[in-house]
Amino acid sequence: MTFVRVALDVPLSRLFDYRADDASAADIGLRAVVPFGSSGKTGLIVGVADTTDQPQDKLKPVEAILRDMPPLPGDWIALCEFCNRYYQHPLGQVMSFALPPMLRKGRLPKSRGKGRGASCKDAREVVRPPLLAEQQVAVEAITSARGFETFLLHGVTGSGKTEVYLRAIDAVLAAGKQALMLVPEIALTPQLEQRVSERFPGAQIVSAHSGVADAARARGFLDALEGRADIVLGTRLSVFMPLPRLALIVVDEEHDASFKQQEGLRYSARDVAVFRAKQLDIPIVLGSATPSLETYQHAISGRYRLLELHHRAVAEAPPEVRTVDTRREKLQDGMSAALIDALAVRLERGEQSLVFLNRRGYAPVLACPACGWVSRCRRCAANMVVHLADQRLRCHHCGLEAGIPKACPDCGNQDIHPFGRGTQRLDAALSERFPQARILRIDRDSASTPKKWQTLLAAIHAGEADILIGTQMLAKGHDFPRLTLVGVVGADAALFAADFRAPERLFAQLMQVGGRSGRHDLPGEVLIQTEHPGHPLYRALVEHDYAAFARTQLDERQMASFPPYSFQALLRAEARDMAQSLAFLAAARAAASPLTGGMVDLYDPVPMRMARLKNLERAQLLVESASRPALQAFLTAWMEQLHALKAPRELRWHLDVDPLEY
DNA sequence: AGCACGCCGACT
DNA sequence: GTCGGCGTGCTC
Repeated sequence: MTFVRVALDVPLSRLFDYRADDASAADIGLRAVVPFGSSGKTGLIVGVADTTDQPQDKLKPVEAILRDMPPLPGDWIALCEFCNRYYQHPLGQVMSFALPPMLRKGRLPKSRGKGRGASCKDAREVVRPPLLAEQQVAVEAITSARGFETFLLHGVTGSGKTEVYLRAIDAVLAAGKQALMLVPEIALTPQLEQRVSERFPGAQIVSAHSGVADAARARGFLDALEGRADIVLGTRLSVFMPLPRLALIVVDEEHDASFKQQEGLRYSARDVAVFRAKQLDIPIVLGSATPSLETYQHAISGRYRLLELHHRAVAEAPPEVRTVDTRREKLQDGMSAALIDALAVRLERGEQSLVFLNRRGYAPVLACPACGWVSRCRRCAANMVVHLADQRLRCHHCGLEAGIPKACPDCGNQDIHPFGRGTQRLDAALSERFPQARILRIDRDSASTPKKWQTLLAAIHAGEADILIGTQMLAKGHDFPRLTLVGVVGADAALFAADFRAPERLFAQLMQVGGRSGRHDLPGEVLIQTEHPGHPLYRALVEHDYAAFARTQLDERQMASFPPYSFQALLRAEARDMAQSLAFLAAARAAASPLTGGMVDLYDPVPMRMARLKNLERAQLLVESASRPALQAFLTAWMEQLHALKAPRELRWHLDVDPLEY
């Protein structure tokens, strides 16, 4: 008698056995249609055996084994199993997530990709820009790696990291192997995609991101699986692409938070990529101008190999960064005289400026000075933001909207007003101050659709704007040819945020947005308004000294034994009442104490910083250990206990391993 | 997670 | 007398 072990997309941490007398070991990695409960499901065969630990009369026969596509290879299954173990997520759900929706449902895309193949190399001459010495060193290090090695390619904007990736990929393709390149955002991929396809005209390039339609995504997956694809270029999801001849992984902007999924399988594509490289014994390149402190710590400890690009390959000089001390000055609409003067000079010269304010809307809150009423969201523990453009109050956390009241809803006072400053208010203030200037605001409100975003970008590139006002949307990618001034407004808040990673994010963000300014003959300038001009973070920005910043941050983290000097997991619970959430976490904590082995610390359950979201009250329990294996062992044992805990039906909980947000 | 089975209130 | 509420329990 033969049985298949099937991983199904259900939130249960076990596999399901079925009778399948015609099955053999060659069927491992194939999809199977099976009866499940009262209906049917499609799952993945992860084992074939002639024994089962289930009573045999309980076992139903498989309905069908789908042999219309090649089985997923063993290393792909092992990759899913790693995510299953490491992130404590059911194997069937990991696999279901890793498969394109169409294949997940047991279907195949209609027309299969023809597969141009690497053989029909285009005769067209490919332009390969010359390498600077440091780039040369980096390329040689990567291409001469024997087996698994993790490289950190650390280089500022414009230092030519992409060229290093392309050279390394070049060598991989020349050897008839496959390369995988992960990038943070879809919005940036078209340009990169074009650059890659121009560089490798004969290669089959598969792009994989959420913007790719279902059928195309399934086709790309099959192209990868069947070895037709030479290069896979995509967002975090593509770390799960099956690639039988994979020989190099690149993770560009490795510090970017979008590599971490914040729901369902809460994986870090960067970390999974490193595991995959180790598993396949191949090199991996992590690239960034502002590496995550986790990665940087590995690099200075020698575990990763550090490759530095100090020199800009495109522009001659980095932008001049200055702080503007705003403690003494009376600001005008939130702006210092120095910033206003600098803007005026750029207008005079016909150059572009950018004012960076990472807060959209007109003002973060509407308030009544008489009775203290503020525009609270009734579903979240947050204030509703004033959007004057469409006369609405809007909660940025749950999307709830309301009209702007004429008078205070509590005391009737007519004299209520917006407090604080968002991009819309800055827009209004600058329009008044510089009526002749063409001002463009770029945030999630003005660039709400890809089409609007493209239109805005086109306008910027066509030189149809003098002053850009933008949130972090503007910090990423994109060259603005005549941009010579970046003003930073309202950055200080992140210096003293409760989240210990806030300074790291702020530094990366300011470094990135500062890098937008200055090109070729036009030197750039960055003005940072602050009440703490002496703060090490700003000092490091002024000096262009990432290493100094990283050093101070790492020292602080070590002192407090925060990551990367400890390893964390977060158990979160959400329910109607905070009491229910906290009670569940308290029970979870009690269940944990016999399992810690003295190696794992559990903190007290506490309400989350955003305690209420969409009418759910959320709490969390932080778990920490100096040893990753100890934490892993604990989590595995703990999860079993957690599933056995009884909780109200509407209570939801999940575990987040290596959390980025608290 | 679905989806069944199961035991108590307001309707034809 | 039944339709249907959502509380517990199972899915190979």
